[in-house]
Amino acid sequence: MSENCKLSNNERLVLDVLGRETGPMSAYMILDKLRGSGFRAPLQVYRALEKLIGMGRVHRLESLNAFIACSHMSCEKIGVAAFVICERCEHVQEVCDDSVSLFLAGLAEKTNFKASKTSIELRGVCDACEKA
Amino acid sequence: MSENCKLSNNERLVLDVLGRETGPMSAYMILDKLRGSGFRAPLQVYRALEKLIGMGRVHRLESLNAFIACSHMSCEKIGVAAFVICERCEHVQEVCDDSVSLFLAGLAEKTNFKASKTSIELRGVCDACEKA
DNA sequence: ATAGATATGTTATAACATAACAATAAACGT
DNA sequence: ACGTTTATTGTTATGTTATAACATATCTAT
Ligand SMILES: [Zn+2]
Ligand SMILES: [Zn+2]
Ligand SMILES: [Zn+2]
Ligand SMILES: [Zn+2]
Repeated sequence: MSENCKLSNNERLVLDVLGRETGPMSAYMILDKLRGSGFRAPLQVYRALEKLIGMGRVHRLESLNAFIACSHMSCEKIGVAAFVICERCEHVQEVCDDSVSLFLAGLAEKTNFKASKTSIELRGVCDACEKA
Repeated sequence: MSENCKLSNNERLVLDVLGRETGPMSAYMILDKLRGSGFRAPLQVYRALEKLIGMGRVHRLESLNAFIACSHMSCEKIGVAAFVICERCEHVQEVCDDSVSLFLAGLAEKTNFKASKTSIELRGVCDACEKA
C-alpha cells in the first residue's frame, strides 16, 4: 500500500487515460491517446500497464486483450475479481465480493492448486441493453 | 448433438492434433503440425477452431491465446467450465461441476446479466509441481 | 444440370506483445 | 558533492496472434 501511491510519470499518464475512459481500452488505444504527451512506442504503454496491474490499480481483460482501471481505486485482493462485460455497450462491471473469492478458493482447494492469478469474465448483454 | 458428429476434413485434422497433445496449443502450433497435411495459412486453423469451439469440442484459453480439446468428449453446457492451468508443467485441468455453473448463474443474476460466453481461468502451480 | 449453401485456399494486412540495447534520471551511502 | 547503483524511459526491430477480402471448389437438394 505504501508503494501504491508513488507512480512514475508514464504510469500516471496511463492511469489517467484509463480513468477518464468508462470502458476498456487496448494498449494501442492508450498509446494513441498519449502521443500528445510524448509517447511513441507500445512498450511505453505495456511497461506502465504491467506496473499498474501489479499494484492492483488496473486490470487486464483477457477475453478482450484490453485494460480497465480498477473500479475500487485499487483492489486489495489483487486478481480476485470477476468482470461482467456487455458486448453491446462495452460496459464492464467489476465484482469483488466474497462469493467470488470463496468460489476461487474452493476451486483451488478441490484441485490442490496454488493460484497466483485468476481471471473470470462473463460476456453477454447487460440489463440496460436487454431492456433497450 | 446431431451436428456434433459430422466434422469437415479440416475440423477433423485440427481436432486430432489437439487430441494427441496433452497441453494447450496456439493456432500457429497447430498450423505447423498440419503443414504435412496441406495446411498453409492460419485461417485454415482458425476457421476449424471456431466451429469446434461452437460444438463444445474445443475450448479457448483466453489467458494463453491457446486452445485445448474438451476433456469430456464435448461439453454439454458449452462455455460453462473452469480451467486450472499450471505454469510450470503446462497441465490444464477442466472443471465443469455444479459449483461452477451455480457460481456463474449467481453472478449473472446478481448483475442482471445474460451471459452468452464465460471464461474462468486460474494460473499457478499444480499439486504435482508443488511437491516436486 | 443447376442454384444455393458450405467448405477450402490464398494473399495481404491488422492487432497485440516483447526482445534487445541505449540513454537518463532518481536514490543512496560515503 | 561524488560515484555507484537502481529504476525509469526511449528507440528500433521483431515476434506472435487474428482477420479481411477475394477466389475456388465441393456438396446438396430440386
Ligand atoms: Zn479492482
Ligand atoms: Zn450493455
Ligand atoms: Zn469441455
Ligand atoms: Zn504442474
